[in-house]
Amino acid sequence: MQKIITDHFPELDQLSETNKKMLEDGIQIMKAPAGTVMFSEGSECRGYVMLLEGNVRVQKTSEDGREIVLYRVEEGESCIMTTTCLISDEEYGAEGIAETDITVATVPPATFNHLLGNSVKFRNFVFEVYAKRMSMLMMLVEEVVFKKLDRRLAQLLLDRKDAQFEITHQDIALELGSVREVVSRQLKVFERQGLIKLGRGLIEVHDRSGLQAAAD
Amino acid sequence: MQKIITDHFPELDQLSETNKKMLEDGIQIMKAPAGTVMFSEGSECRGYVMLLEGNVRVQKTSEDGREIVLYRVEEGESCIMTTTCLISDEEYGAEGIAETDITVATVPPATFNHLLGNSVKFRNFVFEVYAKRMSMLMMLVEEVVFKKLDRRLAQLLLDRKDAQFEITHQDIALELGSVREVVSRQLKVFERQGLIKLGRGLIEVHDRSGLQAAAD
DNA sequence: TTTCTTATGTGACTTCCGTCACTTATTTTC
DNA sequence: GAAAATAAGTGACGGAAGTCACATAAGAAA
Repeated sequence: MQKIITDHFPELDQLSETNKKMLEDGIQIMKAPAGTVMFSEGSECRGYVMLLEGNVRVQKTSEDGREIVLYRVEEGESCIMTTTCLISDEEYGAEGIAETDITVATVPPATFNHLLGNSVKFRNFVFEVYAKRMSMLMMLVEEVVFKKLDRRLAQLLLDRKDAQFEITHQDIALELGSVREVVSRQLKVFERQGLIKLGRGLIEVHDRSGLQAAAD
Repeated sequence: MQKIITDHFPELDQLSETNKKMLEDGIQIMKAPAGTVMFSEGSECRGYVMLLEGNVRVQKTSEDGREIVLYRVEEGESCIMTTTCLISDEEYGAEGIAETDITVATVPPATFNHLLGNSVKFRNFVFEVYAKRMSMLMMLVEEVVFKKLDRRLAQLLLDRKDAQFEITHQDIALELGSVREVVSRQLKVFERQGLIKLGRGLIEVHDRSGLQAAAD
């Protein structure tokens, strides 16, 4: 038996052998290059999508072209957007874009429904992804409403665990739903405070605890 | 057989007789007065909660006391917050408060799980509530990030379908995650434009299409 | 009626943040 | 290596919205 799914989704290793087999046998593996639009307003979907490799950015775009990232689907997670349109016919206006080259496993609707009905574990897995997204979205609302940009920016820098990473000010702005100039200025402030060091398309984090203080 | 649930949740009338009976027999009906805190940070729950009468406001409070309403659970809907903590153990930091006197039906965990496994209709019902909340939260993020307060305020006034209704400026501010003074000022602008008429704790909508224009 | 409480009106000020308009570096590409 | 594209730095400005400080005003309670 293949072990594609359980290799990437350890939680699902607890499924019964029958259910695991059904899942592994039913899935269809697909690869897509970075930049692929996985879903956008009014797209349809043909199965339950689980992300094996890479990550997908889910974002909203405003009328005047500004963007904000709602959340990211990481390796080992499933895409609730496609789940949603699989189960209900709720409309949504978000866009999903592969940030890296990705590999996804698609579970056919019939298999998905069968597993939902027959496996408590699988059901819980699906629900947990939903629950997690809900919490994240609620946190996002809170941050966006109550927190100033400097704090959100500091948090964003901390969320990248690495001591240095490549990103443009423009991309940070899109991520936060702001504009480049504001981000550039605030980054410069952090640099003058010795928290980070700026390069072209590159940020080095020098003082994590200082950034943490700025985020709180 | 009782028909408490199906009277309030028409979608669930399509369940098989067996499942309907199980649902109706298992539920426990409870009433609570307006103002009751249904859940808050770190509260536990003992079942799947369905709202028969009244409505519950779900909100987030910031460190400095400002609030924003995330969404409302209306009559005929279920509370995904309690569902979430029933299924996963995801932490959440939102608070649910009864805005009116309410009547809720609580489905015991065992019944809930049984129905999830045995009824596609019931499962879809549960998922659809989730999907709906997700969309609403995503829309809220979009509004909060990209829309100015005047537009959100106009929309709030339109969302109250009535030509006049009782609400204080303070409550509107909490609803939008803003402060009273800002709301008062903008309401005055609308009044000067002839769109509304202000009274003490009262707003009369005079020109819905004008408000609609202000919201777009 | 008087007094309290709650709701609203407003001016003055500040700060954050988005917009515009350029400039100055780096890289790429021809 | 010159030209073009991309990234970043910055000053100037304006408007939106939060803060502070009172002034009314309308009900409720005593």
